[in-house]
Amino acid sequence: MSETLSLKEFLPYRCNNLAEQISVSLSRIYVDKFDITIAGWRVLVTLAEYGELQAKDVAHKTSMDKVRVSRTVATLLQKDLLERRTCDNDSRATQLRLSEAGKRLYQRIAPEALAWERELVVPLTKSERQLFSGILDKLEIRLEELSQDGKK
Amino acid sequence: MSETLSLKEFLPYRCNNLAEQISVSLSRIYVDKFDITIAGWRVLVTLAEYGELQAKDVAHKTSMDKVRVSRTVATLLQKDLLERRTCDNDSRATQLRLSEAGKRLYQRIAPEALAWERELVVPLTKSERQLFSGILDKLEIRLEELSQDGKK
DNA sequence: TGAAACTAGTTACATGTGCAACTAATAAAG
DNA sequence: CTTTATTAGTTGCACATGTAACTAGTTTCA
Repeated sequence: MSETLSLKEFLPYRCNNLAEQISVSLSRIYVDKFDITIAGWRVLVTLAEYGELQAKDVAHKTSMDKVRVSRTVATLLQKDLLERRTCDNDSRATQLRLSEAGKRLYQRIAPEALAWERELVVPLTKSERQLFSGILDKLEIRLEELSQDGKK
Repeated sequence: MSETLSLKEFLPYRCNNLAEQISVSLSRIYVDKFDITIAGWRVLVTLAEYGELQAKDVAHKTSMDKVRVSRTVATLLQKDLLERRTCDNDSRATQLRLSEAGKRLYQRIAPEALAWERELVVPLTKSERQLFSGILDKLEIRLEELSQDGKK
């Protein structure tokens, strides 16, 4: 007789579903109202926060790989939400920043995104919210450790 | 001056990353060692748990849509991990269950998956684990509510 | 009964994304 | 210097997945 496993209690499954549900729900704002993908949103937020960054730094800060960043940036450039110039001291690299239109769009989405987040955590007490955040921290760190091991 | 939003503290982003990291890490077991996709794993677990189910019930229990289930089942059938027969009383529907090979595979993966899960939560105290689970419950319910509102 | 509405499951099309290969530029090593 | 290794960013290919359309079978109800 071996260990039994119930899918609906299996943590990886639950986390996946949670993230999925959140994405679906939030994408009503990004996608339906503002025609921006999640990847695009991440780039927008990151550039709003840091001003000017190279694509590789955007990749790092958004947890996306450089291919995804490259494509997302291409789309955002086409919509004139971003500006790009080649780096002064390294002509391979580019500096990215929000255009005025990009800033305006960000200013419109950000409050709604934050409001949505607040709505999400309504059923959690203050201490539950803190604990949740702390648990996420710990799990992130733990996953980092496990992936190190995995590489052997 | 408007609200500022920091991506790395934004809950949707954090949950997405967590789920992503977990998937990547766990897929070393499913995919690399046993050549099974996450979708395939979900179907396997579900049939191991419930014995025999219709495809639509598998879809429901795995939180996958019927298309994804259909394709996953097709793959698993090709590998002789599943058996399928048309339903007695409804010839549109099919009954699915694990083949002997499917059961054996499940018996090999399940302990590793559970072991991995235990490894993941090592840094959490017992009460943190319970709290985490409870928070996931609440957020799931909340998302359900929000999606109802969304439909208006 | 018999037409209309519904349901189970599959297939077609479009899209997003990861991997590997590529181009162009810079850094390192000899 | 000049050859080699590394890095920034893009592109080609393969594949997974969601939406919508489809097939076939079942239920409703008139």
